[in-house]
Amino acid sequence: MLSQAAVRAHRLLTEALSGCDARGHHFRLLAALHDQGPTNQASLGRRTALDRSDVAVGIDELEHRGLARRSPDPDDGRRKLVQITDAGVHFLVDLDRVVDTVQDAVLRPLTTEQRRAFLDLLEQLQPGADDPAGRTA
Amino acid sequence: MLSQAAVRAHRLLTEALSGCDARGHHFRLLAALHDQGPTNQASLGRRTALDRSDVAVGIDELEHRGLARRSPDPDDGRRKLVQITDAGVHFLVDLDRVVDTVQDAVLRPLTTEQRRAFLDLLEQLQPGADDPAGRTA
DNA sequence: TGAGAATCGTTGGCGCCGCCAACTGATGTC
DNA sequence: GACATCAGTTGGCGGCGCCAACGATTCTCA
Repeated sequence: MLSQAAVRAHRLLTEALSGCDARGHHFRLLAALHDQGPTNQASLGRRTALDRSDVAVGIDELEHRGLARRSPDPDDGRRKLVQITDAGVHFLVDLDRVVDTVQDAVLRPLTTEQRRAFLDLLEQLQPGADDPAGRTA
Repeated sequence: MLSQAAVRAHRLLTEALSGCDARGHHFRLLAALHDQGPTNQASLGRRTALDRSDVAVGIDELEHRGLARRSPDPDDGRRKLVQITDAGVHFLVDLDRVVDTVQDAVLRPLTTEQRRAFLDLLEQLQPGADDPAGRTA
């Protein structure tokens, strides 16, 4: 069962992240912010596959911790540009290490070659692997 | 990321199951009951990797719907033997079909051979890699 | 130009899921 | 008989995904 493995991975992940006082949302948001640079929250949500509301809350928390910064978009009064701070980058590095450790732990039963194959297959399962627009309904 | 695929699968699954007025717990419990025959709830929990409390609630709901039956264990006053009913078996057949459909949908991007490989790798990631019952999903 | 549709951020709430704490009975151990 | 242990139950918590609704802003098009 896919869910089983996922649950296992998820449990280890949240457990590890909680040690850093962070949650999955935070990691995903920071990673996206780091990869993408300043963006508005809606596009952030699309990129991270998070609901707009969850993005709002997550960014709120990150901002309160000085890991991200919000500023109004001069070109569009509705939007707010979100930006990762230096502290956020620092924190992201830590989280990255944690996540890597968890991934190692989860994939431990597999050989290096198998891991590569597995991650490859997993990637093909992501929506948008064959649909660049990602607008599959 | 594993979580991503898992979330996608989980969303499709719960959506499909909700159409049958059931949840993941119910399917897991019914499947385990069907495979294993009458058992007490504690061992059910171990087998399905569910918490004892969740097993209690789930069995409660199944019993109220006539899909399972509880009876005191004559050999141990603490335990209750849980048993799947005919209606439960019937219902499980329906759920099995639904779950299969979902699995097909999730694995659609992969070729038949890739699916086999993927499920194989997934199985190796399970804590108990030597499970002959083999109810994939 | 002005009305209606669409977008963005935000708040509040719902449901599923995993997990823990604590309690009551019953069983086992010394 | 005192005590630890286990089974089942109840209640609660937190993470996560999701939806509804609202005010504010922008876009579209007649």
